[in-house]
Amino acid sequence: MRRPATLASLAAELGVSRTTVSNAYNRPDQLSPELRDRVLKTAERLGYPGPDPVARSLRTRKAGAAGLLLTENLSYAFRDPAAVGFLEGLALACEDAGVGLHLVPASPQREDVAAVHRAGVDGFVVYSVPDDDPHLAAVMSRPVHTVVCDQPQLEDVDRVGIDDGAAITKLAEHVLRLGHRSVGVLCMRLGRDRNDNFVSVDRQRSAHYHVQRRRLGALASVFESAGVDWSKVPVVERFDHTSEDGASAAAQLLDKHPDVTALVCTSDILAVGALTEAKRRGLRVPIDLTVTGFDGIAEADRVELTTVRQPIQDKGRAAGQLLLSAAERNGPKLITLDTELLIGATCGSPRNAEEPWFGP
Amino acid sequence: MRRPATLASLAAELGVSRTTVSNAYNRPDQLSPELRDRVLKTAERLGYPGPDPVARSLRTRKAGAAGLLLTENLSYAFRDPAAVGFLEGLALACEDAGVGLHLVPASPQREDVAAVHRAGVDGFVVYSVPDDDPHLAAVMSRPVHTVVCDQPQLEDVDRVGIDDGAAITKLAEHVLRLGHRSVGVLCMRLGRDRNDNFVSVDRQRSAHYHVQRRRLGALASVFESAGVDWSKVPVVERFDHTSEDGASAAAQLLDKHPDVTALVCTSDILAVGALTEAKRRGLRVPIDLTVTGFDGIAEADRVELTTVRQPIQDKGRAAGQLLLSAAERNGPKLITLDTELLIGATCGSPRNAEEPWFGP
DNA sequence: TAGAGGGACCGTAACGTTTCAGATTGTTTT
DNA sequence: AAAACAATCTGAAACGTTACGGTCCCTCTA
Repeated sequence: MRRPATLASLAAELGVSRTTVSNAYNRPDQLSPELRDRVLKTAERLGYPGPDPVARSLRTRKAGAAGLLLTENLSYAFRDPAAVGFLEGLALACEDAGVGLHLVPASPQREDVAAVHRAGVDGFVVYSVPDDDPHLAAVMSRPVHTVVCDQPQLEDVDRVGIDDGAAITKLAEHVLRLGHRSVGVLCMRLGRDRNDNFVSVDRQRSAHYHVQRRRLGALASVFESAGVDWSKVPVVERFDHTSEDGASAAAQLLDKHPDVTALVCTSDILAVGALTEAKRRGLRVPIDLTVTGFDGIAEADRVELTTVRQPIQDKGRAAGQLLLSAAERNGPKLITLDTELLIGATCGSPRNAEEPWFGP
Repeated sequence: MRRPATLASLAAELGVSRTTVSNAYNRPDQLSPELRDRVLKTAERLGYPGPDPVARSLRTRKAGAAGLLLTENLSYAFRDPAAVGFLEGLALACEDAGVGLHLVPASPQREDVAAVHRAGVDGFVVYSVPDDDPHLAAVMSRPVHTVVCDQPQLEDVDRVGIDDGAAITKLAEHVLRLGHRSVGVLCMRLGRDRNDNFVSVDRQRSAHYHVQRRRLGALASVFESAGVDWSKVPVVERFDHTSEDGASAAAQLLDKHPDVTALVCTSDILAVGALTEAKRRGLRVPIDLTVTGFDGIAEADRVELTTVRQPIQDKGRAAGQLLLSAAERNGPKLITLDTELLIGATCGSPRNAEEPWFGP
């Protein structure tokens, strides 16, 4: 018995068919308790660890796992509270269904798409990757069910998301109503190339991150409607997503445009950094500077940030449920979750308030 | 072509052998560029998505994934900062190696061990599960490499951990040196059964969570050495691990033993909760009450908790590297990481300080 | 006692791939 | 001109399992 025992060798040893051994493990009702017991006993004696999961997967065409594509250093996913929330929700759904969660190693730097092809999963959840990412293309080429999240509608693919445009519009209207006309924007990365700098309107329009493109687009149109020339609005981008980056982005923006009275950030993390930078400069929030975020993470609550709360955990769970539901597939399913404007303590009227947008 | 294309059908269509098609994907140097191109073109035409990962795994006996067993609601793993840190480190190691991270759905309630058997992975990392957990047994029965973390030494199994005893001893000596003799302890769950209550010395000794057993044991011996009767020291256990539970545990303990001057907690989360409860009661920390934690999470830093910092992220990474290193297997490998006593602002001398343990 | 019914088990055919030891060329070396 | 070589491609044998459609035999019913 040099080579590890297999179902076949076990069957041979017992003098029964492979089917019977298989049934001993998978369909106990298909054989007599005595025989089953004998099978299990012999298995233990021979050191047979039970049916090989990979061989079983090949035969049953079920891997018992959901794949998650992040296209970001995996470790980053655990550092960003929003990503953690999403993961939590997704894990919840997987757990309920009794399937594993397979995190695909897809660093943005490494163009190596092989990991996507190597993943033995029953489907993929794709969370916030740029629309031109080769990993995304690789996932789409796999013949398995896929759910995208915070992603533009792809042909015939399930999707979970929020109405980013509507959400940030409400926020912007709040800022406008307070009288701000001289605003700046901090946003997350817009493409796979690093651009820790001001962003042209062109780059905004052609951003490869759907969520960011959507939010910037909505901001542009609502501010334009209020008479603000969007092409004059400074927008600063950061590739990495930490509060330090938020702080440095705020610094970069305020250095060049000390006149802005409000900083609209496309994420809470960036906004928290902006708050830090404001304090460093001796700017009082919200008296001297208004700051807003997006997401509704715990930290935002702690600093009383005015922001948009999105049900990030529900998003993960919805994505998981969508993926795992054996629902009949007639057309792609779309789920749009609700958001909520959270008024904190970081917004106020600008010091030399202009005419309010709406009447008194 | 009703059924999805396979490597074989593609080979048939092309009039070449399966080997050649396989080589086109896996060993481009083994066939002429022209033929390879023809293969890939035809694959696209027939909608062949490339070699099936499961079939490949079966043949190569490599799944390209590391399993993680947590035996806790997966979602919990994303809520506890320590667990998140561990995951982050583990994910880092997996990413470096280009392998996936397969989170095994193993709720403590569900006794369903099948998920462990179903997981197509090359090895397991087991993080802080009770030593009598059936999931752990299931993992051990699988013929794959396993690394345990925060776990007692298992026969012939790699292990990553810290010296919990030494670490908490340093902490306890600090508390003793300040003069405390009347202490209470808050600890995490000691077994798979829920016991949100005081803990007998017996239950402490037979705790199934290695880390907790170790820490309590070390506390017992260091306090005994200092002349404290450990059997009189109140220890309160909490099954769930949130700061709310820490608060309620502190309340339960202080209600019954209002005389304690120091609360030693076996985790930062519990300690943070204890701080909240102390404040609620109008107890000034550290004047009226000394509180200590364990772990060194970010929140601990924020509240200036005196605690033991353990390199939680390194732990995850070390576990991953150990699992994935193809090192020759001569005897189990053991890695013990360093810890550091972090003096915060939550420790002081008791109001009616007794004779200090050490000289002046 | 014939026939129906059902429990227990079996044989064969996949599942889709990689691997290994050749076979077949055309090209160079001696 | 024979021998050696490299480049390219092939055939058959695994890898370990489960699905499917049986067979066999015993018991129950009428």
